[in-house]
Amino acid sequence: MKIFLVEDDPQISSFVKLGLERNDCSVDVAYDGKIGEKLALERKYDVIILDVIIPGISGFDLCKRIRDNKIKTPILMLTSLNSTEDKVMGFDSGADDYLLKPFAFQELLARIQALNRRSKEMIVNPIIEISDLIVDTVSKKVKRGNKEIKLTALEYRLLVLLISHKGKVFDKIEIAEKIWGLSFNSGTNVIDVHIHSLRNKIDKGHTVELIHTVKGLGYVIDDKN
Amino acid sequence: MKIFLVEDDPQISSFVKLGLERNDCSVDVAYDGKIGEKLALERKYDVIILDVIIPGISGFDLCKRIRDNKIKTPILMLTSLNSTEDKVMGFDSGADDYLLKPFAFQELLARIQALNRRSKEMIVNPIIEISDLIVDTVSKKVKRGNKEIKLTALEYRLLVLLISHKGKVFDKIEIAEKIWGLSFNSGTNVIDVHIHSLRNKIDKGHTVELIHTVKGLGYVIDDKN
DNA sequence: ATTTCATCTTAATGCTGTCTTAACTCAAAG
DNA sequence: CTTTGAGTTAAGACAGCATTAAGATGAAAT
Repeated sequence: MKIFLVEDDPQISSFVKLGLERNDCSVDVAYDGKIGEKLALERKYDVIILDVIIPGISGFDLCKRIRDNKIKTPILMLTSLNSTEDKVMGFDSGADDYLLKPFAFQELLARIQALNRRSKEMIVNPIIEISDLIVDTVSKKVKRGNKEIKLTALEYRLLVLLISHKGKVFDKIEIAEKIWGLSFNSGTNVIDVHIHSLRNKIDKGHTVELIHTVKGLGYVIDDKN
Repeated sequence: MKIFLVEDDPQISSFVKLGLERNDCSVDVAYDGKIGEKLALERKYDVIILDVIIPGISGFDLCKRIRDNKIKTPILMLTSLNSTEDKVMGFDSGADDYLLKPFAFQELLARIQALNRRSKEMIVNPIIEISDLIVDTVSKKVKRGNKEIKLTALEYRLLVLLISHKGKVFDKIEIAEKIWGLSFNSGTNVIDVHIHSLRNKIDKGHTVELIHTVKGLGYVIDDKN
C-alpha cells in the first residue's frame, strides 16, 4: 500500500514511516505544506496522513486543497489538540478520519487499513464499460457484446484492475502488488499466464482487441488501436 | 434524522456526534446502559447506535431489551477488533448491522443512511420476493411456493441480507461483517455451513435454485441462471 | 439445579476447478 | 547472432467449497 505522510516532527515521521514499512507499505514523507501539496496532487496514494500543524499551511487547509483538486484519496488527520473545534474543522475540510496524538501505532495501522478497504468498496458507478465490454461490479458479471463471459476470481480481479483505469499502463510490479499483495513470488510468469487466459476469454475472435501489451512497461486496457 | 448514540468513550462519542450534526442529524448521546435503555424506550429515533462495551450493561443485552419492548428502530452495533471481547459475544441480539472499530466516519454515515432508507422501505413494503420465495420482514416468516419454511435466527438474517440485494455478490468478508460483526481473518467456515443449511431449506427439491456460489468471490441470490 | 433440546461452531474429508510452475516458442532490438 | 521480454501450453500443486458429524453453547422445561 502507498502512503503519503505530511508531518514535520522528525521523531513522529520516522516512527510512522518505519512502522508502516515494516507492514509492507511504501511511504513518502513531506515535512512542510508546500511539498506536501505538490506530492499529494502529483502522485497517487492509497491513504494520505496529514498532521494538523505543519509549516507553511495548516493540515486542514491542505486537506481542503487536495479535495478541491478532486482527489478522493482517503485522508487521515493527526491532531494533538483535543478541542471540539478541531474535529469539526477536520470534517469540514474533507478528512475521512482523525487520530489524536499521542497514538498507539497499531491504532494508526488499523485505521489506515479500514480507510483503504472502505474507499475501494465505494466505486461510484458499478458498471464499467469499454467498447462493447461491460463489467458489472455488483453482480460481478462480464459481458462482451451480449454474450456473458465466465471468468475465474483472479481473472475478474485482474480485469477490474485494468478496466477501472482505462488507458493506464500497469507495470508488472504494480499488478503484483494490487492482485497478490505480499504473497507474490517475483521471478515467475503468473501474470503473463493470467493475462493470456483473460485475453482468450475477452479478445479472442474479436476484431477490436482491448488488452494491449506495452513492451517493457506493462499492460493496458484501451479501445483505441 | 434523529439518532441515538450509546457510547461511553468521550472521544468517539463527540467525534460521532459532531460529525453527524454536520450532516443534519440531531443526536442524543447516552454514556451508560441505564440512561441508554431509558431514552431508547421513551423516545422515537430513526437509528440507534450502540457500542458493545458500555458501563452497566453490554450493548448486546441493551439491544435485546430494546427489541423485547417491540421497538423496531434499526440498530447499528459498534464492535471492537479486540479479539478477547469478540469471543464473548452472543450475536442473536437483534441488531440490524455491525460496524467494526475503528471506522471511517463516511462509512458510519453511509451505514446509517442505508439502515434508515431500508427501514422506511420495509414499512412501505415489508414483503421481499424472488421467484416463488417470499420473505415477510414483519412476521419474519419465509415461504417458498405456499409452503412455510422454518429458519433459525442466523439463517433468517443471512437470507434477508442476500435477498434485499438480489443479484449482488456478497464476498465472505462482507457477510462476516454484516452478520457477525467480525473481521474475517480467522479461518472458520461458519458461513459455508450456514449457507449450506439455508440451501437445504430453501433450494433443496426445487428445480430453480436461488442461492448461487460465485467461486472465489462470494454468494448471490438470483433467479436467473 | 439439572436435563433437554435446538442452534451454532468447529473440524475433518473429499472433490473440483483454479493457480502456479516450468519448459518451450516466438518476436523484436541491439 | 544473441539477448531479452512476452506468448503458449500442459501437468501437478493447491485453494475453495460442499458436506457431514461431533462438540459447545445457551435457553427453556422439569
